[in-house]
Amino acid sequence: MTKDLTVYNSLAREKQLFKPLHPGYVGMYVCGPTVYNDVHLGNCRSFVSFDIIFRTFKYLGYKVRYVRNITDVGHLLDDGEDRIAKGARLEQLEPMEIVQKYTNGFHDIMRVFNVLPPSIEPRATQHIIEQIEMVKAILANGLAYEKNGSVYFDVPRFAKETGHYGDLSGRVIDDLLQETRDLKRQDEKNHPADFAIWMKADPEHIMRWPSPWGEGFPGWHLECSAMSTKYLGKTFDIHGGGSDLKFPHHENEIAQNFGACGCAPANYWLHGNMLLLNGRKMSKSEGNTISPEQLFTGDSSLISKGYSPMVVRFFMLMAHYRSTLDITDEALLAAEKGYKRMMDAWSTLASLPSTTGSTASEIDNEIIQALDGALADLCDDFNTPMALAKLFEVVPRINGLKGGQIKPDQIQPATIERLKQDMGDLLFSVFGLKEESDAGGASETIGSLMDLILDLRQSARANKDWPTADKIRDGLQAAGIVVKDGAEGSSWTLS
RNA sequence: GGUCACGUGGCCGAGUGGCUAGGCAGAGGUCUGCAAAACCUCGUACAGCGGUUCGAAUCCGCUCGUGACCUCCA
Repeated sequence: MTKDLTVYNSLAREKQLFKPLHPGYVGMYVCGPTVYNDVHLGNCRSFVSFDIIFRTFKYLGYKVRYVRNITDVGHLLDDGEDRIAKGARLEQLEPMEIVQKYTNGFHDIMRVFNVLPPSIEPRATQHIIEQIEMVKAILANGLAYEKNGSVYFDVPRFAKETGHYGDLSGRVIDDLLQETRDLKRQDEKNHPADFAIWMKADPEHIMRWPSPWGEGFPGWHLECSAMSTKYLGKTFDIHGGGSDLKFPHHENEIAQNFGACGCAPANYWLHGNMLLLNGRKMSKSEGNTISPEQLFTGDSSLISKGYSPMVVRFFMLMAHYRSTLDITDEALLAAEKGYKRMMDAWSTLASLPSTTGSTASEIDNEIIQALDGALADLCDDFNTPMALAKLFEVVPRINGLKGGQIKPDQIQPATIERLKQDMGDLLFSVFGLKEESDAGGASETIGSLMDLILDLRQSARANKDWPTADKIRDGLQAAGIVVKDGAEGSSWTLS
């Protein structure tokens, strides 16, 4: 069942053979969103990437426990205000209303992108006790200190004692001294590199919990350490997130886990890369940004039309998760056509008459090699663009069989069976694509209507009444229905 | 300013010391009443300048450009 799989481990900065802690099982933790406003398109790419990783492990036969958290407290803005509290203030809602509202929105978008729900989706505010316990453990190990009701992680001491600070990010503590931003209560820290694991709540701060150090709230990095430990154990297989989280978030998470448990949290760290828009980073202030909704509806000056969620997902598959991906209208258009070509080939495959080849032909070998290759590509650090390319190699064979360029006796029945099985698995189970039905909701009525119309047109064609036949086709085209004349009659699709 | 990535044909995007990525667009052809689709054929690209090597887009150096991070953005 389980095949050899290599993953690029950010910790080692190289591809490594994946060896699970427990054979056949994978524990994976991925940093989820901070739910204080609408989900960013970049988040979507990140979660789609890890969705494919999740699906690949499952496809390979692993039993996966996938934990992806919701951060609903502790994540502060530059000015020190809690992101959730700020959202609540701006929208005049309870903090938990903000959390619920944007959690719902996040789930909606994930569903639209056909991202599988994780096995466990814990929230930071539901794990305050675990976080307080972790702070206590770190204090007990002498790697944190209390100051005026806040608790700070002692980074220099941790670095000195374990030598592990900077393992992931390559950060050197002395370089961090350059920081000049004026942050909240910066002066309380013994060292600028120290970070809060528990913060005292100001009187006006709404989100607060009692603790041994007074009323306060947990630091941003702590919830991931506490929840990954709770659900996956002190050490687990994979920790993922966007590359922008490497430092400080993931580096500090590692420090906290070491500080509390004396061991590293994850064996493999996987980081997804950023999304660009027209070659530039997405930036609200520069107007270079687009939301998932705008992408779907086309309601943006940056794109010429709307693109369906599956087209966007397909577009994401065309790049490796560790590469930046540039969104342009032209690239989306290309992805849309590619997606359609692939999906058309898939439905053609289902309707193909049976083949009669008795010995393995060159075409048989070619198809088998492409399928084997696609699986190998997936097992090579989840290389979806390569796997997709292999699938595209098979498309002309399917269409050729349909169009008569390839004869049925040139392919063995077993090859077609394997093709149906593997192509379906890859497209739907691993890549997580869905067929976006052409006919839409009103299919039955329109279907019988179209049967009638095409029947009338067929009569006209039989009589060589081309003006009538063309008039019907052009009229349907104007109504958004494309008619294609094939060898066995005409077919139609909504454009 | 510091640390780290990346820069591939018209566009997106794999690959990474010698061997075809793939998609889209474009050119020619086959098929078709025409069209669309499909099928076949076609691109010697790898930021610039040096260096290492029998051989570099792939390794090294410099320059330019883009991006990430540098206390809380996936």
